[in-house]
Amino acid sequence: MIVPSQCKSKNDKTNYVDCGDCSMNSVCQPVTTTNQSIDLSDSYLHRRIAAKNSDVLFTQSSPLTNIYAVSSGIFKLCQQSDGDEENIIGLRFPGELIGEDALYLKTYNYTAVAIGESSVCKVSVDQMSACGKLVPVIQQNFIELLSRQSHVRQRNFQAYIGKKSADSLLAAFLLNIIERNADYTGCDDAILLPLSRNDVANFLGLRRETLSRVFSKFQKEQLIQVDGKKIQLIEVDKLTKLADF
Amino acid sequence: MIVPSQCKSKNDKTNYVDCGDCSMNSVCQPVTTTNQSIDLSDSYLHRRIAAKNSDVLFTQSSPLTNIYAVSSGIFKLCQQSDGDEENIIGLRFPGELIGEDALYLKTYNYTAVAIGESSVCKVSVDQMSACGKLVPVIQQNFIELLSRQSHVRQRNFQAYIGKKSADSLLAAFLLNIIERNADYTGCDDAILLPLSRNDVANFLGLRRETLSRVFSKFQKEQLIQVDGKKIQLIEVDKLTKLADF
DNA sequence: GTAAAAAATTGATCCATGTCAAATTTAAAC
DNA sequence: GTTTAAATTTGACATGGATCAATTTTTTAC
Repeated sequence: MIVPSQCKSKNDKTNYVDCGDCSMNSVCQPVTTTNQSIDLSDSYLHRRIAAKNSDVLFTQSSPLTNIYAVSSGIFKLCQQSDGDEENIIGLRFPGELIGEDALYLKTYNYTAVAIGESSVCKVSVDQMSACGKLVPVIQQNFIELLSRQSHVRQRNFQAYIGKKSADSLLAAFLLNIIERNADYTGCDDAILLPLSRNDVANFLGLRRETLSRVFSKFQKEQLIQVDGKKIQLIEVDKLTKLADF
Repeated sequence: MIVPSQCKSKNDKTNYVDCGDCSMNSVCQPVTTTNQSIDLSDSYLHRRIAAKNSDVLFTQSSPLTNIYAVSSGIFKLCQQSDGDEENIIGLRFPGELIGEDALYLKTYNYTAVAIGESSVCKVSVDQMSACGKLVPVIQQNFIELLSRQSHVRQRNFQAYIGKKSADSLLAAFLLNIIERNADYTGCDDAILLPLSRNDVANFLGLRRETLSRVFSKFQKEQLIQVDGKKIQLIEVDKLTKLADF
């Protein structure tokens, strides 16, 4: 386990998600009690902690301590299956939460790994809970956070359930990640994806050869344009139809 | 839209999920203010409302008013795709929530339909919110509810993402629904599934013919035993291996 | 920059699932 | 109970993705 070190200051938003678009936003605002001007959020919140490629936020089965919001980069969520192979069971983009699904059982049920240079904001669950008992608005904010996340999860589930063909899976994947990334990048038709084809195929349940063929086909048909790690959507309408199957 | 009528009394638990196992439990407990013995939960909670086959709780795109917990039976969550066909994008079993993912956008994004004789408990979002402002413990309870639901959603997502073979999809489906139903029925290796093969196939993204073949194969290999609507698991270990692919 | 390793692509073949059609079983209407 | 309709199962064939192998491209190490 690598403990990421504190990075740039709270006010430096270069290359980071705009805090207004972050899932953590509701619990990230300054909270002051009626009489005092101390910002309570500082006591449970660590902002913008750097993580480099392959850094691990937490491992599967370890006890819940913090929940995270991605502020830049991408994280993959992995599970070890009985064999030796790793299964990627989720991706998280800037503004999205990691680990909040462990609140119920108090145990993380996947390993969270940084892909490329990334960073997170970290909330100590115990400390926020303690503050929440003193200041009800913190609880209200937390409800907003969980409500939003419920919506995000529903959308992700819908994006993939019932889809089997390689074409519709890749189309759904590209539309999904580019939409999720749009707030961060300001760009709604392209993404710089520092994720190997292997990982994408793993996530979608396809073979890398099959995924490669679909990528090639989509390019040949001028639906997308691939340049190294950059993927640009050309025919969004056609991709949307493919994704809907 | 059919408005379900009130059914059996609050204390009649025959054929209903044990309230202790319900996702709604945390917001369903009697809540009293310090000085008064009025149960606030009665003001935002309607318990055990009957719904018959095909009854609709709410429709896609309508504004959020209530969230529900299934107390008996099964509900399917459907979306209309651009064509005329309906897509089943989720199922809800006793003890599970319906509609809470609409809290963020205040709009339901699927239609919830009862399968067979079912019933729900209903929470008025506005009224609970109003009570929560008066009594902080209601907010705390609501956080517990959302936390648990986040965990349930994560598990559901994991159950299907990255799976493509018909065998592993059906195995994952059977294990998933029987586990989710176990608290209700007390039985962890069988289920009475009043859901057509068509609906199951739709949900899993398989053709009904393919699903039928896999059902036949599982029976021939003595992995399961099917008797009308009743499905019994025989070889749970083998099914688990299949589900993990 | 070059060599070695890793990742990605392409081709050929096989198998699982989709598709279309028909038969059988189950449920509904009377 | 009988008739009719609906749901489910089974068969034959076509197709899409998996598998195995080889090649090309990209990345890493020095």
